[in-house]
Amino acid sequence: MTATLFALVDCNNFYASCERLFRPDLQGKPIVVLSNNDGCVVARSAEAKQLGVKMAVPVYQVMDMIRAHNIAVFSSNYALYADISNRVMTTLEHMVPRVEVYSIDEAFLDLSRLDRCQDITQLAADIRQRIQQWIGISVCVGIGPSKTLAKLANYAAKKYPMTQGVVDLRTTERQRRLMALTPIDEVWGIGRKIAQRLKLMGIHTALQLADAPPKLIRDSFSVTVERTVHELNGIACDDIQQLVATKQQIVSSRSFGERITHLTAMQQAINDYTCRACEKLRVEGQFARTLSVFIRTSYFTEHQPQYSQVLTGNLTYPSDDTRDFIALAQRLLSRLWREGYAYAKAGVMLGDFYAPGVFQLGLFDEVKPQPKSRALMNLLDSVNHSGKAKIQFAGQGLNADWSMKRNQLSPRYTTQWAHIPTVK
DNA sequence: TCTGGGGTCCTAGGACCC
DNA sequence: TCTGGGGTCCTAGGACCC
Repeated sequence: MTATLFALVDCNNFYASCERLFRPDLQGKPIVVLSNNDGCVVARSAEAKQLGVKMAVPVYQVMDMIRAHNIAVFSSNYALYADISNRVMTTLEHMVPRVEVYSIDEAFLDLSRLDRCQDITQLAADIRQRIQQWIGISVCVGIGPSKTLAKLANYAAKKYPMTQGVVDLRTTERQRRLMALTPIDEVWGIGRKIAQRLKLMGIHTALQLADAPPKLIRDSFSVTVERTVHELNGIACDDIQQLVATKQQIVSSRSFGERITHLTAMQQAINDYTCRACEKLRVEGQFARTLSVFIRTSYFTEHQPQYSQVLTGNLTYPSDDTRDFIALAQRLLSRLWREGYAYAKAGVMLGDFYAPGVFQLGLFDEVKPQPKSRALMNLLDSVNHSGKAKIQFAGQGLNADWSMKRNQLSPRYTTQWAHIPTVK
């Protein structure tokens, strides 16, 4: 068996860097990017981090700091980030044969066997340089014999400037030296809850976890954490996943810009989310059979009455026709709905997927698929993707006050002709 | 007043069967 | 009806990730 070798390439402050690409006036200035609904901070430039703006903090808590330091604030512009992300990933795919796009700003590379014919640290430096020069985004590269160690290397490359953005953990000695310095919370796969319990067991550093008996860890937690122990010891438990797995579920949910107290508004919101979920389903080329609807009040207003429920229903046959799911969603909502609450969030989930054509209607089923389904859905999607117009179902409502807040949205510089930046 | 959205995987427990 | 082991399937909930 040949030894495995991975790299993790991770963009630095990705959303903030994307915003800055088209705003050279913000060079060296602090930037934050907000979550949907302009709720909390999800990305910060180096300068904003320096000022002490924490990750995931609600905006209103840092408003004074934003004013005092003139921090540039942006709503999330996913159209822009997705496009820049594609450029980064394409560049990587030209440089190494096997790439796993892990998230919008990260990719794992398979370097196994590549180290026989290439200087790996030089390759890492080339990757950094090319992405910086071609796209204008700076990245860090971590190298190790397992994904977990590559992640750890990347963490170090970001944390310690003298590494120049590349950390190579091919030797056990370096692995152990870094792990001894790394708190358990920074290990990939160890979240808040498990970190807390590990600390009670006297395990505080990555190295202590690596040296813990796997059996004990499995019995105290789960196989997932046990795998992390192996991965920290350089035993790869997870390979590069080049093919994008088909989804198991599709979720469409949002917090409301303003609380919903009337059924009509909630019906509109649920219709809207159902339409979006079905669009995603058709992009996947799948059919679904189950749909769940949930509605809930806000966790954060403890003095007000709370309500949170989910209901799941089935179609008699798998479908990708929005009309089928709207009907089902509304039936579920009417059973879920309770008057007298201020609802903060709702959503729908599609599940139980089938490839088209693999299911069969029962001979005596009374329900028949919607007429002209394929043609209508194709038309709907092609018009909505054309950018020229939108077709909606009547139940979705127009410009509702519950819809998402995005007050600081930047232009879609790279994906809309009308938004292309001009140079004066 | 103001606190994201979209995923995956694993486990425990109940229903049901032989 | 009770006794018992062993298996499958499903769902809910918890934990994690970005």
